[in-house]
Amino acid sequence: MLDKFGVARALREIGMLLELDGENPFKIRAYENGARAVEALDEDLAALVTGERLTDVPGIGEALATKIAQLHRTGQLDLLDRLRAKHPPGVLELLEVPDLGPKKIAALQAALGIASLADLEAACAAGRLRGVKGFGEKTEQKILEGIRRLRARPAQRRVLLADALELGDRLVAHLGRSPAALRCELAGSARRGKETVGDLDVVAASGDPPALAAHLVQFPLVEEVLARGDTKTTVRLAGGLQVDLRVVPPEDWATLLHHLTGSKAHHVKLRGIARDRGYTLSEWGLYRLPANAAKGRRRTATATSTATPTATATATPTSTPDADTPPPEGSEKVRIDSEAALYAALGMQPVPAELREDQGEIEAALAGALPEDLVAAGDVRGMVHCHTTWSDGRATVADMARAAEALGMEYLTITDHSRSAGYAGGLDADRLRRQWDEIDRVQEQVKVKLLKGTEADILEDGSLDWPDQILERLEVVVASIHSRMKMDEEQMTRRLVAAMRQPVFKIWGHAMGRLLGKRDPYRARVEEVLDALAASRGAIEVNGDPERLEADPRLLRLAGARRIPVVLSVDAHSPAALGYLRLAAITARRGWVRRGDVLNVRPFQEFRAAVRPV
DNA sequence: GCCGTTTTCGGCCCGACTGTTTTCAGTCG
Repeated sequence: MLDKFGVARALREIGMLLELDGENPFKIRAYENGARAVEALDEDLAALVTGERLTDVPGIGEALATKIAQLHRTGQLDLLDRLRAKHPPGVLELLEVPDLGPKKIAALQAALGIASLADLEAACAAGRLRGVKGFGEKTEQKILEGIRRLRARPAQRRVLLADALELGDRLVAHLGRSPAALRCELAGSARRGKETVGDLDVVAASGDPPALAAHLVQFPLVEEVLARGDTKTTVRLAGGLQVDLRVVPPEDWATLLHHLTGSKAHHVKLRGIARDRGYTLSEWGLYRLPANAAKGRRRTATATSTATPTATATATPTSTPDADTPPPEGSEKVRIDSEAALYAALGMQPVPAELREDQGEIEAALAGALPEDLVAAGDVRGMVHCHTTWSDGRATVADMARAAEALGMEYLTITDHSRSAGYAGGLDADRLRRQWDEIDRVQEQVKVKLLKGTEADILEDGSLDWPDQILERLEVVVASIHSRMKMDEEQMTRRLVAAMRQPVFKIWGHAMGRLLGKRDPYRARVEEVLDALAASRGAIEVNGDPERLEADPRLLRLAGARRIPVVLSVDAHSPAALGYLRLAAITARRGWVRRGDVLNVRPFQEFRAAVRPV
């Protein structure tokens, strides 16, 4: 019995082992795609298996459906067992070594019998690699260094989005100070707003790429230059984060920015669409293929005539590209001066960066069904979910109020912890009343409207951590789980549903309670919980705390399908943390949250009416 | 392996960089 994540892991392992077997790369990709598809399932895997509807899922055909069903039911699969038996158990970790791929591993296995990281290290140290065809001294050194680094760093260290964005902003500012920089921007998964980031991708337009690359190397945090080519430079920063800088002439800016924003899956699908419509797409731009260069794909010729870009005037053929770019022979470059123009040329709505994950956005954009009014940080009029020195915040009510006011906010909710959150200085009824007095006093000194609220613990039985007569006097209640997070799925589901059925339940805080890299979400049947939330007309919080970024975008899309309203929150314990709004907004956008679905973009009176616990 | 408004076969994204090769294969994103 495996859940969908277990099944996905098994499929990935099969893919990797097949790779070591030298299998057809497209078959390997099919397993990877299958793993992604299973992971991304909205519907219960068990239901799909029982209903024999797995093949309805794009990327899953007959063969994979059978294997997935067996993995799900029994946790075991003959193919996987055979592959595991064929390859020594230590061989998969070899794929983790930088610059070492399946081909080289196979060669080393054949020539030297290397079957583990330890074998490899010993062979390098003894200088035996350089004897193998295709390997030299440099490769040997590089691999040794790679092993050392692999051992030194904690497994798969990724940085939090907040840190990546801060570092990225500094890098872009640094590059912008070079006279060689015409434009410069952070791309990659940081631009897509992924909750953790493995490396930074920076794109730049310049008439003098080598000068800009040299300027990058001057960035104070650069520790090592890993690669340096005509258009691409890779460095490693102190702390281990890798930065790729790509530089192109201004006319290729838009397609390069698009190329480096990703994700890979989004690009693969997009390029297939380009191909179908008689183009080829790469970071060098969009090229119209000559009519006779159909590459054996019969549909290409007709697709070209029907898919001529008409949406904008930006997609007009220009002269042949520069000599140093690699255009497909006989093709014609299409002028693209923005990412939106690129999508338009392919007959699509523009896809916001945060949505480029191949999670249905391409199909929606082709159908004209993509939301065009995703919420942005600038839409927000009120800061929600703020703590003060009354509980575990580090700033007073007055400090928080002035900070929110300085940011142009119309209102601010003060939501200190409730009594049961003893570790966080939760308030009892008496202290709560004294806090109200202070809020009243501060209100006289500031323009920003202060709302009296609480972050109430959802207790073990689903009740909230205040008597009803207090809850009813509060203006805003964020209800969160802070304890007993290891309940089983059944208990947790009942706890949440019970909580949400109370009329005073208005905002679900810390939805599913993850701590990035530290704690998995608690277990609950999310669809059932969201149904309860929708029925009670409650809202879901998008928490901008860098270590949380709850709710997960996938959960937000399930909420969106139920028309559940959203609150963008900062969960601020200090004035500086009001800046987390940026992270909340980017996370909401990843969940396809539209402006109209967000409560705290509304004016004060409307917001207050919408969240009032009654 | 999957997929299909001309398909059940024959496609399946594309280029930069490195090291080792004397013209390219492997890896990476």
